[in-house]
This record gives sequence, C-alpha cells and structure tokens, in this order.
Amino acid sequence: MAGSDLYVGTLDVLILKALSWGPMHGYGVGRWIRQTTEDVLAVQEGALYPALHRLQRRGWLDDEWGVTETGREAKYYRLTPVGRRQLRSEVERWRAYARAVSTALDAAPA
Amino acid sequence: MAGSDLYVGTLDVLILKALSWGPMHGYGVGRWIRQTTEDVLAVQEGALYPALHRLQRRGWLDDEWGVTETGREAKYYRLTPVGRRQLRSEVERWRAYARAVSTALDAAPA
DNA sequence: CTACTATACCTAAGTGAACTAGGTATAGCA
DNA sequence: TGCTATACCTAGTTCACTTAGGTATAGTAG
Repeated sequence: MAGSDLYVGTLDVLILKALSWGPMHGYGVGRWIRQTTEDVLAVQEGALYPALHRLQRRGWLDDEWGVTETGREAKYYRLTPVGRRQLRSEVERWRAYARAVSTALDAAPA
Repeated sequence: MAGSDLYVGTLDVLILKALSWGPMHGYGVGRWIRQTTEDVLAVQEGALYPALHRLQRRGWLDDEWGVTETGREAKYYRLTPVGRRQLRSEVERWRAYARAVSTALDAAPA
C-alpha cells in the first residue's frame, strides 16, 4: 500500500542529504538512510532507483560509473550545484513541516 | 503537482487529531489544521473531503448532520473508538519518523 | 563444488493520496 | 446587487511508492 512505509515526498531530501557527504552509489544511499535512521526507514529498491533517476533528470544529480572498495562496478551519484541548493530548500521545507505537524499533534487532547 | 504542499500520508493523522478535540465538521477540520500550524499547512478541499470519507469508510469516524453556531447545515465527524486507537498509533508513527528524518538531516555536511 | 547471502543494478504494473479545477448552496455584509 | 466566507462535493489527472519480479557478481559456509 502506498505510504505504508515512507511518507511520500520525504525520500528526495534524504537522498540529497546522503549525497551531501560526497559521491555515493545507489545501494550505498539506501544503506545510509537505513543506518542513519536506525532502521526506522528502510527504503525499497523499487522506490530508491527510480528516485535517483528522477532527481538526475531534474538536474540535481550527476552519475558516473566507478568501482567500489570491494571491486564491484557501481554507479556513483554526486550532487550538482543545483542539487545542493535544492537540498537546502528541501531541508527547510522539512523542518517547517515537521515543526508544524508536531505542534499540532502536541496540543492537549488524545 | 502531487506532494507540493502536503507530505502524502500526513493528512490522516492531522484529521484524527483535530477530531480528538471533539466532533467537528469538515470545513472546521481544515480550518483547525491551517490555524494550529499557523498557515504552514493549508489543506485543499479536494484532499480534505475525500480523506474524511476514506477515514469513515475505514471505521475511524462517524458522521452526523447538525447545525453550526451560525445556523448553517454541516456534517459533523466524530472519532470512533477504533479511530482513537488509530490516532495513537499514527501519532507514534509520525514521531518516530520525524525523529529519524530530523536526525539524518541534522548530521554534519551541507 | 555448491549454496547462500550480500552487494549492486534495474523495471513493469498497480495502488492510491493529493492536486487541479471545477460545481452547488447559503449567510452576512457593503 | 454583488462579494466574501462558509460548507459541502466530485471527476480527472498526476506521480511517488509498493509489489514483485529480473540480472549479475563477490564472498563465505558447508
């Protein structure tokens, strides 16, 4: 069911943030998200790879094939300057949103 | 564009929370969300009314026609016991999710 | 040598929530 | 008389995510 795991729309900012640490391949982005959220967010590959392609189409990412530390082929993604600006704006959007929702949910009843 | 305003999936918990204050009509739920989030979230009616019907179909809400303080007909929604349990679980889901994402976004770079 | 797991990539089909963009009707006010 | 706010609604569209597969290789357990 759509939305049973991710709140739809929050994946992009997580991908951008992961790549702000430096170039990373897709599988690594998924691992980064899982690890930094302590398994709270487990991104399905069927969501992850299309999202990477989408962000690249929008000009937020570049890709380049490379080789991992363990000698495997992997496609490395890197933030473009536009992607970096997008990250800042998406982080701001998330913070304002999370603050607003949390305030609403913190109000008195139930 | 889908998701340009709401993170998809967060509307349900906001509706349930609004109704935890007591019975409220749909238009009032929209107003409650807008006001308690200080206009950060402005729910479109095309999202709000279908969501109310959806939650009712799931057995989380009851409805009853009534009259507002200003003498207008309005459909009042009320949480069912199941809806109240659902609210608690959705609030927990939101909190865990928001905590996880915020932690990820707070990490060092960019 | 054989399985199995983890790594690393991918896509097609389906779902469904939200957005867009309309519609109806009434109360109150200028 | 017209405008705004209130109060309800839905049809059509979009598109992110889930489900459910697929390929291929490195490393390890048996």
